[in-house]
Amino acid sequence: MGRRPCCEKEGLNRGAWTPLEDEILSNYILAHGEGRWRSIPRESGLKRCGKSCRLRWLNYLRPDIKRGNITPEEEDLIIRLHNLLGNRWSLIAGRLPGRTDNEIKNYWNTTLGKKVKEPKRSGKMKAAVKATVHSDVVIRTKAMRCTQQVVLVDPHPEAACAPMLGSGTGNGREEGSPSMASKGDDSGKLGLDSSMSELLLKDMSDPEFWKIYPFSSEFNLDGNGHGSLNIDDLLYSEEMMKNWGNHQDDFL
DNA sequence: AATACAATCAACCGCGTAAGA
DNA sequence: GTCTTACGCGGTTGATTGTAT
Repeated sequence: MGRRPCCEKEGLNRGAWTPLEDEILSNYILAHGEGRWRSIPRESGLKRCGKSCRLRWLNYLRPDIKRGNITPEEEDLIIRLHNLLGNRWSLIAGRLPGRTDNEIKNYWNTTLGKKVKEPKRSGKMKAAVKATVHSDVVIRTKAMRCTQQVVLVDPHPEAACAPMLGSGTGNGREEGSPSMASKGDDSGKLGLDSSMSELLLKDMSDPEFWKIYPFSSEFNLDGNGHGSLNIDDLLYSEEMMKNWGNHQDDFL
C-alpha cells in the first residue's frame, strides 16, 4: 500500500514539453490565472499531470522569468543567502527576481557548490549555541507555507531592504515566500514567521552577531550571548526589528 | 570522426503541510 | 478531531549538449 500517485500515469505525456503544449498551457493560465493545477489538464486538454503543468509554468513559461546567465552580483547574493538559509531554494529564489528555485538549485549543484565550501563552525562556537539557546524551536529542513503566526512590522523607510526583505520588484513569488508573507493591504509591511528562528540560531553562533545586536541587557545575557532566552522573544524583539534593517548586510 | 566523460538543466518523485470536507 | 485532497518544496534522475581524448 504505497502512496497514491498524484495523478493517473496512463495516457499522460512525459518528458520534454513540446511548443504546442507550452502554448496551450500559457494560453490557459493567461486566460484563467494560476492555481487549481489539478484541473488544468482536464480543462485545457493537456495530457500532463497538474504537477507537471505547475512546474513547467513556474520554471519556464512565466512571463517574468529572467533568461540568461547568472550575473556575478546574483552569484554573490546566492552564496550569501545560501550561507544564511541553506538549501531553501524557493526562499533564495524569492530574493532573486526572475530566477526560479530550480534554476538556482541547479546552478548551486553544478557550479557554486564546487566553488563554495560550507564554512565549518568551531566546536567552541557550536557549544556556545548549545549553551545559549533554550527553546522549543524545531529545526526544519523544508520551508513551510506560512498562513498563520505571522507578525507584520513596518520596514525602516531609510533602510535599503532589498534583497533580503523584498525589493518590491514585482516578482510574483515574493508574496508567496514562506518567511516574508505580505497580506491584504499591508503591502508596505513585512511579515516574519517563525522559520526565521532557525536562521537566527545559525547567526547566533557568530560572535559578531552579539556585537550588532546588543540584547545582553534586555535578555539577561552576557556579552557573548551566554545565558538563557526564549528565541521567539529575541526574534520578535524591538531590538531585532530596529537593528535588522540597518545591519542585514552584515549577515548576507 | 568516433567515443568517452563531464556538465547542464528540465522534469520527475515523494514528502510535509494547509485547507476543506 | 480525523481524513482527504491539493499544493509547494527539496532531492534526484535522465536526456541533452559540450569537451577532451
